Amino acid sequence: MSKKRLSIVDIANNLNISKTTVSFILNGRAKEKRISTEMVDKVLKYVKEVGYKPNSLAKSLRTGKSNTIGLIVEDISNPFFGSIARLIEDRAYKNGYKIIYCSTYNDMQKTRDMINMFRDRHVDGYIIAPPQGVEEDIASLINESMPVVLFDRYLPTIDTDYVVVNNQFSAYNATQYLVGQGYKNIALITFANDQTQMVDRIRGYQMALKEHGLKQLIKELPFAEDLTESITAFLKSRKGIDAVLFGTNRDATYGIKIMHNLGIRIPEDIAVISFDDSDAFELHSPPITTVAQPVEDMAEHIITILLDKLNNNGVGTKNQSIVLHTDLVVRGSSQPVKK
Amino acid sequence: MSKKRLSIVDIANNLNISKTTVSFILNGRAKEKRISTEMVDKVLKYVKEVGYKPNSLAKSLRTGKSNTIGLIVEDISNPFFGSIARLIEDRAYKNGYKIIYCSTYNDMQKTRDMINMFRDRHVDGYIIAPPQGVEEDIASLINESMPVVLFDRYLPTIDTDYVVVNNQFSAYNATQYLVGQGYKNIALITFANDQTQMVDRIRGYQMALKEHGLKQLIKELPFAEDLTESITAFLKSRKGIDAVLFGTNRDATYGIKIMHNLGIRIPEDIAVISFDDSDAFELHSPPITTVAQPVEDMAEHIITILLDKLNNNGVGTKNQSIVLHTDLVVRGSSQPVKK
DNA sequence: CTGAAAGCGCTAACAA
DNA sequence: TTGTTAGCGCTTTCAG
Repeated sequence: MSKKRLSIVDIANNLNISKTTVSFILNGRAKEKRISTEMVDKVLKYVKEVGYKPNSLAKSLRTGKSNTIGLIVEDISNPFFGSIARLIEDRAYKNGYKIIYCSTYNDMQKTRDMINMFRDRHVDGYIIAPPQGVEEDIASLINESMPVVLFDRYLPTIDTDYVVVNNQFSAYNATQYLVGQGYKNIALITFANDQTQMVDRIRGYQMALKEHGLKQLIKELPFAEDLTESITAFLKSRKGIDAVLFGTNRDATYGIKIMHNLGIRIPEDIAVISFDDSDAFELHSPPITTVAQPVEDMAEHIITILLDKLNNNGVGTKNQSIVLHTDLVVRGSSQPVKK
Repeated sequence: MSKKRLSIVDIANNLNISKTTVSFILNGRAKEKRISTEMVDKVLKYVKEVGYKPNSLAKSLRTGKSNTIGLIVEDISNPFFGSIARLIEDRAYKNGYKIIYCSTYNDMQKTRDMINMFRDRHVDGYIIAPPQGVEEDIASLINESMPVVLFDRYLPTIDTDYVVVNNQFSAYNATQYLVGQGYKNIALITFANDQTQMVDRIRGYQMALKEHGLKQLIKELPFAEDLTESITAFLKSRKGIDAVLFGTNRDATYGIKIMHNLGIRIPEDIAVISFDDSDAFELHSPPITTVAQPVEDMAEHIITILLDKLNNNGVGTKNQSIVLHTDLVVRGSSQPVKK
């Protein structure tokens, strides 16, 4: 049972032909090389029979292609990234690509290490939700004409493909909506970093408030494992708040838990809107209004662009910036203020 | 900038030494081979300077090791699997292993394809939450003395390591708890398959009811993308139910949504307990009582066992079956019946 | 202490 | 139409 794996040489020997012939047949170049149909059939039959599998490592070494895509997300256990990963994986496999993945937790050093590891492993292309500080590494990837697609956020100083959503408008729109519902003291609670999606969300929030002459109230969360303390402190100290927009699902999940603990009622005491939709928000009582990102579309665009580059060898294809639109999913957590 | 990558030969040539020496030094076998310290320093310095990275493909081809672990879960976008994946990934990377992963959606054929792909890619070990019907493939992996660790469920006919929880007792205990709270008409709604974890959960539920002479009411959900219809039909048709135990977080998520739609109040009309804890359940009003699996411990055990086998080359290590215990996290969804 | 050389399994130019 | 052969970059035995 535990036979040694056969190589192309073994099968050539057993059939008394050359390994070149086998190689050509296996790679579907029989026609091109005008190999006789009988030969082809014989080889194919034998290969099936003995269950021969080519050694993809050797193939990769020779061809320089690994048929692997490196997927770098922020946190695979976050449903937003999990869903995207799942969809990308599916499409990739259907096109003969495997996925190697990792989570960065927005850690620049870890991300750089991972990029290097992936480079080491000769991945054919990269899909990255980049933290700040990896511009150089990504630039050098691109320099080596590696296909790189960024998503969720992009790097302003790097010219490459990316797929994001219209974060600024989305935040603007969500805030406008809260104002329209009668809220006057709208806070933004969000993880603070310089990533484009965050900057844009903050800007959108600010624009909406400015438009109505309302006061801004931004709580920038620290880079921390646990956000309980900082959010609790904020919510306790600011008694006037009547609505909160959360910058990410993670922030909101913490925030809502804390509101429960503090006995803050949603939306009677504080209305809530979060970025990123999820079951948790839909199930909540009252259900949470969210800015839903079009996860399927994002994944679809990301993988399509990447496969395109992979197939065209990156030649002649212009970089694309895809900006998708979100949906404001209105639910009970943002009901009109009752007088 | 876009220099060709240097190989070990290049660096040997540039230093006027043999590539063997370089290889030995790079692999930390300088001492063993009694290579002069100056030589070592010189090489190391040069390597650092030019940023040489060994070609891991070539290395793998030669050594037969790929330093890659294949991770096969049911659905990476499910928080339960996502969390485990995240933890495993972390430990794996710290030990020099990369992860290749895929989701099976319990599809036997897809799983078999994936196992073959992984085998192709020469992964060094497998971590699998196996669906039914892949026994043969896994057996043949083990036959080739590949380290394989199963988790979440195991295959009764296969002798290999696995990490699971005490599903039967957990379901028994949760059901007992509901009985103790005064519920008399307790249904079990669960995805129906023959996987061990499901069989055990059903059995536990049955034992508890039998013990109290209560009637069993099991709704086996079909293998379907959307569970709305079947759960809705069940909940509508069985007016007597006063409590439900859900077999998985997915089932419960659907179930709770549907209860909302049907105007069923939790726990006044129907009490709820679900397997697998998550933010969604904690945030829900009332928060959902859950059977929480020790995700960290599971991941820890899984990766520890695998790394162990990997290091010992699988020799001399007995297979281990680790059965971890769950926590019944009591929350508002299972409050005592009010008379 | 260091080097020459074989070979992992495959592809593809070149020959026949 | 098929076969010969030279590597891809690395490890490792065996000889110096």
